[in-house]
Amino acid sequence: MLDLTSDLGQRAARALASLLGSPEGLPAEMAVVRAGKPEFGDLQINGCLPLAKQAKRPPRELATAVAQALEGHPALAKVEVAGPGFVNLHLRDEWVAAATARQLADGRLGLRDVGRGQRVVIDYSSPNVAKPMHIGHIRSTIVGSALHRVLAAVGYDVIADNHIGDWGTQFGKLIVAYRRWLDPAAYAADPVGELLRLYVKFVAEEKRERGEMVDAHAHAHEEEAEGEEEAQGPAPPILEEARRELVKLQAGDSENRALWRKFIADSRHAFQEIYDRLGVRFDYWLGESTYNDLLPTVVAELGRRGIARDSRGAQVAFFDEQGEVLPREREPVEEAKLPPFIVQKSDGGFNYATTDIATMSLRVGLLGASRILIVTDERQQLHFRQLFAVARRMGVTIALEHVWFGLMRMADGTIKTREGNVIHLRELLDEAERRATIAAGEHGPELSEAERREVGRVVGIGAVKYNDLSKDRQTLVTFTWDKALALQGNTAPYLQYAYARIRSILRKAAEGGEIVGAQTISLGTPVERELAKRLLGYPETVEQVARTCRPHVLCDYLFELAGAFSGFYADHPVLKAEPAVRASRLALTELVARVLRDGLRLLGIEVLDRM
RNA sequence: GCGCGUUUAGCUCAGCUGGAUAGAGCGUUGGCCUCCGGAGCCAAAGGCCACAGGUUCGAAUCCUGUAACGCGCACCA
Repeated sequence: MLDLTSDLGQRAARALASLLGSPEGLPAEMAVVRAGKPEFGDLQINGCLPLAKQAKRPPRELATAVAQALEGHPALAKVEVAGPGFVNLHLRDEWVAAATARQLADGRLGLRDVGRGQRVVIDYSSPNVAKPMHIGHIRSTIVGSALHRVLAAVGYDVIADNHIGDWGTQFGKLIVAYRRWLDPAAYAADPVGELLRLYVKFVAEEKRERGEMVDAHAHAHEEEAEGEEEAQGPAPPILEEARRELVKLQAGDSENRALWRKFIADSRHAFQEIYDRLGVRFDYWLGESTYNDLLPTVVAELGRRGIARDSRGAQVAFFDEQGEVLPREREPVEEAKLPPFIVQKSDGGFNYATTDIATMSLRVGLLGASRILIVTDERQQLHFRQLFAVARRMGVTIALEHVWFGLMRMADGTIKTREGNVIHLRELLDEAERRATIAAGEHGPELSEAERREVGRVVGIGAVKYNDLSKDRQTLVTFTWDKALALQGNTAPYLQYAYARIRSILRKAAEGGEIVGAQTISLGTPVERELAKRLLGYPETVEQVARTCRPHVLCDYLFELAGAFSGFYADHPVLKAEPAVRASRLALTELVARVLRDGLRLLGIEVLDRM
C-alpha cells in the first residue's frame, strides 16, 4: 500500500509538472490519502485544488490531467474526477487481494526499515531513587516503552536509557533520617516504602523546627511566606545537619557513600519488580550521578564558548528574542524569548541543567545518537527548550525531541509525593489484576484457577497500559480507578478478546490438519474487502507512530481493525464456508491475528489464546 | 504580567496536519440467527466543534482577539 500510494503520488506530480511546465513549487509527490467515504473509492488525491489556485488554472483541468495519467494503472479499477477537483481512485479487487496475500507471506507484515542506519536514544521512566513509583510515572514508562518497541520495529537502532534521579539534595536528608529513625524490619520488608516514610518524617520535622524558630522570633515579619523565604534567617538545625551530610557524601565520605549506594541498589530492585511486571526494559541506567565528574568540564566548556556568563555569582546562559543563545558580548534583553538558564549555582554547585547538558553530550558523542527522545511530563517543556537551544549552540545538529505528555492528576488536584498522597504503581497493578481475574472467572468459568490468574494478569496489565496509550499523550488525565481499569469498549481486553476468538477458529482449523499459509486470497464481499484494506494500513500506521511519537494512533488502528474483524466474524462463516472461500477466509483471519498480536506487542500488551 | 498547552455528544476521547454529510467508547433506549467464543454484534437518540472576527473554492483544523481551565517562568528536579 505504501509503495502504491508513493508510486501514484509521483505519477500524479509528474503529470502536473508537464501540464504546468514549471515544476517550480510543485511537490515531488502528491499526497494520496484514504478516501473519506466509500462512494469516493479507496484513495483520493486532494492536492489539485490548492495547486490550481497557485497556477491560476481551473482545478478540474489539473484533476483531469492527474486522472488521465493514472488511468490504466495496474492497481486501479477506476479513476474519476469528482466535485470541484478531487481525484477518486478505486483499487482493483485483485490488487487488494494480492497485496494482502503478500503481507501474509511477509514475516514483518509489510513493515519497512525507515530507521535503518539511525541510532535513537530514548529516555523514559526516570524515577527518583528512594521514592516508590506511582501513577505519575506510568505514562512516561508506558509511552516510552511503546515508542522504544515501535522505533525498533521500523529499523531504528534504539538505545533505551533510564535516567534515574540518583543524586541531589534529598540524599543528605535521607541519610539523617535513616540514622535517626530507621525501622530495620520495615526496611527489610519494603526498603523504598521505608525510605519514603523517613523522607516524609524529615520534612515534617523540618517544618516543626521552622515553626518553633518563627515563634521564637515573635512574628518578626508575618507576611514573609512566599517570596525569597529561606534566604533570610538561619535554617532549622535538622536541615543544617542534612546539608553537612550531603557535603560529606559529595566529598566521598565512605560511610555516606555506602548508604547512598545502598539506597540506589534497593530502589533499583523495587523499580525492576515493576518493570518486570510491565515488560519494560532498558539498555542503560545512566542516572544523574553518572555525570558528576563531568560537570566542571561542562561549565568550563560553556564559558569558553561564550555560552554562559557570570551573573549574580552564578553561571548563566541568556537567550535572544528568537530563543537562540545570546552571545556573551550582548547584554541580556528584556524581550528574550526564554528565561535565563542557570548552569552553575552561585554556591558553585551544579543543577539539573548542568547534568542534562552533560547527558546530551554523552548521548551525542559516546552513544552516537542521530535522534534523541526524552519522555517526560509537560512541566519540563521550558527546561528542554532552553536545553535544546544550548545544545544547538554547542553544535548539536541531530533531532532533539521532548516527547511530553499531560500530567496525570487526581480528581482533587495534582499528585503530591510529600504528603504521601499517591497511588503507587504496585497498588494500581495489583488492583488491575484483581479486577481482571474476577472478570475472567465470570467470563470463563471453565478456566482453572491458574489459568484465571494468568488471564487476569495479562488482561489487567493490558487494560492499564492501553488506557494510557490510547489517548493522545498530550491529553491531561484525571485518574479514576474505573477509567484506568475499564474492561469494556475501546480497551485492551476488547483487542485481546478479538485475538482469542480468532485463535479459537484457527485452533479448530489446525485440528483438522489444515495449514494456513500463503493461500490465494479472494475478496468476495465488501466486508472482506474492507478488512483487507485495514490490514494493508498497518505499516503506514506504525511508521506514523515512529515519526510522530504518538502511540494512540496505533491503538486507534488496532481498535478499528478488531472492529472490522468483529463485523466480518458476525456474518462470514469461516470454517463452514465452502472450501475455496474457506481457505481465503482462514488466510485473512490468520493475518488479522498476526497484525493484532504484532501491534499489541509494539504497545507492550500481551495476548492470550484463550480468555 | 509573560510563555506553553487545552476547550469537539451527558461523560471519556479520535478527527489521518485545509477537503466532500464531524466519528468512536461509556452511559441511555431498542434489537441479535438452535450455526466458528455474547469481554461480542446491529440500530436509535444525542453537536452553534468555547466565543468573536479573519484568511479561501472550502475551516473542528491556519491567523488575530476574548474567556475558562492546566502547567511553567533565574540558583528544586
